[in-house]
Amino acid sequence: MNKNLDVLRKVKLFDGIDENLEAMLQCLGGEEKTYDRGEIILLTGQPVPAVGVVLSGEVQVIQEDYYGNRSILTELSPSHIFGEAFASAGIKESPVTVLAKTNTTVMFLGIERIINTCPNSCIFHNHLIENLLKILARKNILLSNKNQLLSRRTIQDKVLSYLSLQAEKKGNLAFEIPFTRNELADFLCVDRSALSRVLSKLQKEGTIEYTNNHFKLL
Amino acid sequence: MNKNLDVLRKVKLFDGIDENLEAMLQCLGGEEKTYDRGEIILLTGQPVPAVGVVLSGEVQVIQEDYYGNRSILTELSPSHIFGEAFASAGIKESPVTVLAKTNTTVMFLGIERIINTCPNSCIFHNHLIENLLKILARKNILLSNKNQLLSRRTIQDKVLSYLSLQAEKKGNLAFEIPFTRNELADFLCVDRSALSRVLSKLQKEGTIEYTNNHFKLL
DNA sequence: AAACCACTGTTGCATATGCAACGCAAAGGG
DNA sequence: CCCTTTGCGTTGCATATGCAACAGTGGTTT
Repeated sequence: MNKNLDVLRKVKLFDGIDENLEAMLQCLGGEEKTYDRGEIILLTGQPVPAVGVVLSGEVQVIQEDYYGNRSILTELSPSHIFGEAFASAGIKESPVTVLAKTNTTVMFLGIERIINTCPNSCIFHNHLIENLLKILARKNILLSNKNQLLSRRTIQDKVLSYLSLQAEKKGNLAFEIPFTRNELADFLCVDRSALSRVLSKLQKEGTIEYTNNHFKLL
Repeated sequence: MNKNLDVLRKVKLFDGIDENLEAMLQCLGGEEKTYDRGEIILLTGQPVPAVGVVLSGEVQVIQEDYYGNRSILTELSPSHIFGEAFASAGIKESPVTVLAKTNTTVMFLGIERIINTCPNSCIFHNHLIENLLKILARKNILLSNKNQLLSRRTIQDKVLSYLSLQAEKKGNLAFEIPFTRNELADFLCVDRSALSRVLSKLQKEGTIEYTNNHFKLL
């Protein structure tokens, strides 16, 4: 349990509830489950009555379409959560499958227990709900930003959009990006070599300067 | 005020609070403001301490990047809201600009008043927060879905992803789409004629069938 | 030192896409 | 009835992109 507490303290959903974490967990009545590598944690079509917290191991969230194309939406490490959007939205059937990439333990927190302030109206419940709101809102903004990048039709536009977003975030025209080329290409959903080609071109044209992951807008 | 009540009843944030709407509005202390056509309602960089509810007129949410590329994120009609994500996330500076496309009236609801249950702890506050959660969660899912479409590299993949999502949603391989070709092209962020070309090809190949906005997966 | 490996850039080539222009059909307005 | 508008498909063409293959570099292992 002690080991779990260390992980739980880092869960954003519990931000600012540090001292009374254990009390709150009892109040929420979370269930802990273990899964073997490759085991399915949540299957497409199943209900999502709870938020999942990864306590140990690695978890993959994947989605399949009608033609069987499987795409990995995210990979989660300990202290990250999944299912919060589906649970909060009251979706009846999960559109995604969650599976254990390694042996994992997950804690499930019933969304009802999270949303409805408990009868003894403990002070932390409001904090918890506020955290959930903030998590959803932040994810919203991240998704919107990514959406805007992906809306661009050419790689050049995607790159420039991404770089100017980063510059804006850092408040500086020179900045580092947290991606390798490969990762950046994945993030922008384009081919790596094509990305390299465009970056070279932009540098030759004098639009940007870069070495490794340090970039500068001109 | 009566005219506004009709609009306010349709606001999803107030879902299920119909009878006591007026009481709740007083409790929330919303401010009403009017704007002329073209006037700026919220400027990039300003704080977003409140959720905006469009009472009349049309509102545009736009975003500009470093190079001045202006893109319209959404257009809102009466009873729709804006700023909920930024306000909920506690973002200090709005990354978007909101402007009045026509003469408009907007009601602002301070996010603090929404999140923090009032001293007299009225019953509807929890309902309100739950609605806000649901709105953010739903938007999250919509954005994720769109993201997945836009992640595909070719128009063909985007189209098939979109169509199979629709089929799944309707639970039927034959269905209608809510878009004209132009709108679908905009939604998928591709060229209209290129989209037409791909649709024709898919039909010739026998992958799909369609006439107008009625589609069928084969 | 030699042999790997991860990361990045480059390039040739087939294909996909954007763009502009045109034709056609249906709907609506004068 | 004619004219305009709108929606949709088609096509030619220049360009962008994915894909595969190769090269160079720096770091790590054997």
